[in-house]
Amino acid sequence: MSMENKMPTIREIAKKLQISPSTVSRALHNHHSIGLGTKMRVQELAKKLQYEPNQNAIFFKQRRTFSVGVILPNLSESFFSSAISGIEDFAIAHHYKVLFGQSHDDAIREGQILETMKNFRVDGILVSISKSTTNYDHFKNLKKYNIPIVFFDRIPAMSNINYIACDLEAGIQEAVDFLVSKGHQCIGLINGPNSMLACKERLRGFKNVLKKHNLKQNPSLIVSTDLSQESTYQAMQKLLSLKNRPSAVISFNDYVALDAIQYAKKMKVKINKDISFVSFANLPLSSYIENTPLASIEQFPYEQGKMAMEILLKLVDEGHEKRASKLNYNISLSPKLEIRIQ
Amino acid sequence: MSMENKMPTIREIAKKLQISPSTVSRALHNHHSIGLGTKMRVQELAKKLQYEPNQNAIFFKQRRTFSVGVILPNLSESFFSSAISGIEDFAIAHHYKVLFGQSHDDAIREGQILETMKNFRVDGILVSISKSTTNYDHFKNLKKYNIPIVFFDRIPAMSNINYIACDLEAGIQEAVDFLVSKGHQCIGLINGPNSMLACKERLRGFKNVLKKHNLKQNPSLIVSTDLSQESTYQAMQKLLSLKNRPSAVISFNDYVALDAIQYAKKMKVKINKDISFVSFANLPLSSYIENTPLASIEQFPYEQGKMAMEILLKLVDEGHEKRASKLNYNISLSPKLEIRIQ
DNA sequence: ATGCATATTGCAACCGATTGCGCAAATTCG
DNA sequence: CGAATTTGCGCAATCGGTTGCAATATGCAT
Repeated sequence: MSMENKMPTIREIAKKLQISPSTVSRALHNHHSIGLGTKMRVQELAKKLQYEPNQNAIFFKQRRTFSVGVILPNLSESFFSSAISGIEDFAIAHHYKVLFGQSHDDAIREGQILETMKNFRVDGILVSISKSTTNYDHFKNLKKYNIPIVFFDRIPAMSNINYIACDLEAGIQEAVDFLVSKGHQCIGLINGPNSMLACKERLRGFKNVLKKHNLKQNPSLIVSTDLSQESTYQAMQKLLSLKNRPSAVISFNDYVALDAIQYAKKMKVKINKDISFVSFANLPLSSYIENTPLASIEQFPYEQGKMAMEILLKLVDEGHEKRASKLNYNISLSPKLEIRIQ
Repeated sequence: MSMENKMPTIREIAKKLQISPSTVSRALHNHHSIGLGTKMRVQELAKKLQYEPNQNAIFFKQRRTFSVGVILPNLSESFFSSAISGIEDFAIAHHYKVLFGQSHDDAIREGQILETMKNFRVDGILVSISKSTTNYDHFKNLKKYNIPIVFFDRIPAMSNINYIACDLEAGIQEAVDFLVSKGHQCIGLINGPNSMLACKERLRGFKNVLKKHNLKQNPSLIVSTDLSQESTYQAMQKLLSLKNRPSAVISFNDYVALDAIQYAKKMKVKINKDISFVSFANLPLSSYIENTPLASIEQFPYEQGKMAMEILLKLVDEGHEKRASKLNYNISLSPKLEIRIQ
């Protein structure tokens, strides 16, 4: 019995009722020009047949898909999986669908995903760029086709873009303030790759706040890594071997902090005694972890994702109503230092 | 300058070249019936205009979307974020797009997402059902429309379905074998809600393996929770207050284990001395955690997701070639006990 | 009966690409 | 040289809804 139970269409309803498809369409939309009798007959039959409009046909005609693309480095980082929750919640609430892809921090793959999404004619795109992305041509390309993009958290060094991110300068300043108030004078920084804007911001904030506290700037206290475990180990080795070893270290994020702490423990350095840590991200699981950073800078991924989507949908609507404003949304969220251990 | 830079269409290319759209289409597909000259002219102009076919139009015509829906409880659990990585990798490699939604363990929302995806005419759906789903009508509904579904990890109690999951009975047996070999005779089980199939399997496996080892069945050693922290605390309290307190506990997963361990520590019970733990999921972060379960059952989420997608695409192809087989794929993966502490 | 406004409904084009079929010109063959 | 075949290309329908406009019918006033 290959019943091939196709989904019912407007035409089928029309045929059964001996009326035209346009009447059916209007009846289903409660158009005023349709008689009450026909309306009721159409709606009744539609319900009986479990008719559901083919959204694809509608989107195709209206030349929008009611779907947005989300490209992020990976979902295994808790920051991004929280962010996408916020993104998805907001999208669903506004009847948008989410198409997503992970770049795995590979610029090539990022470009491919972007291309796929463009061909799918998503109404807009949300991106947190990969670590390795240095060429932004594929993003510029989209602008030509009026597909709005909103960047979040990981922002490219481009002008005239929409973005939302945490104010990392303020964040790191708060972190240093906290450490100084705890009596630390010699503070190290394990930063990420210099190519990332977020790292440049951390660095700038770090230098500024040291100046504010009249602490001397020691370049060897600042180490860049590629965020891998190995790289973090090397950074820690370098910091621990300094003659004036830092009493506190600020790390790029909690994952890096965990690696750094693991290495320090291996070297018999007492955590939160010989050396203290503060980092970014505020990993939810850290409440289960013994030797955790003293504090971590919460970047509100869920809220950031939600707001990013809100902006994107605003841009999509503007574009659709052909009143494309030339203004860009540049939103900076205030991070919050979550103190775990007083 | 509202350049309204629309994406070029086949018709535009045709007009500029003074030929028909069909010729352009065929030329772009290297159809044999098109002269070499026209082919080259078309392809050249297409490249110059950066023509990209409107996938939506194509999908609409071919009545498939080359996209699949993925519904899972949430992405914050590392199991699911790994799974979706596998899903996405396989999908991308086969030129499919992934549309996804989180049910947040809410059956209503699960149904809504399913409905949205149906209306979007996804080619197939991958589901890991929510904790609270007990009515499966919306899934049965999809079958009528020939939209294939593959369930993974969290399987509904339905017949005639496609699914892939870990053999949890085997897993828990391995876990008990391991604990018995360590000398444990009194083993507790903190299970999830009884409504979940996965919990029933754990329970069955647990009872069977106790019988195998000739250990006495003590019902009070088996506790059900709703997986919340509070509920786990209560479970631990119950277990710890037994007169013959278990020397080892198997928990539903690592998150539950962490809560249980946290509670035990609060009660001054020495972890891995007074009481040992074994659990499911093999959380990646646990290498950083001090008091971790002795062992955890790896369920290979990435592979599971990948295979689930593989099966789904197979079903989609079968359906499209109208040779729908009546066979269901029921795949059981062997889990692996990862021993962290010997 | 005629004129005019209003209430219902249908026709047909459209969104962008694909594809069966037909037609004409060019080529090959007997 | 005429017939058969091949080569190259266009017409038109199609996917499933939407929508401007035309058409018909009905009601009401004059």
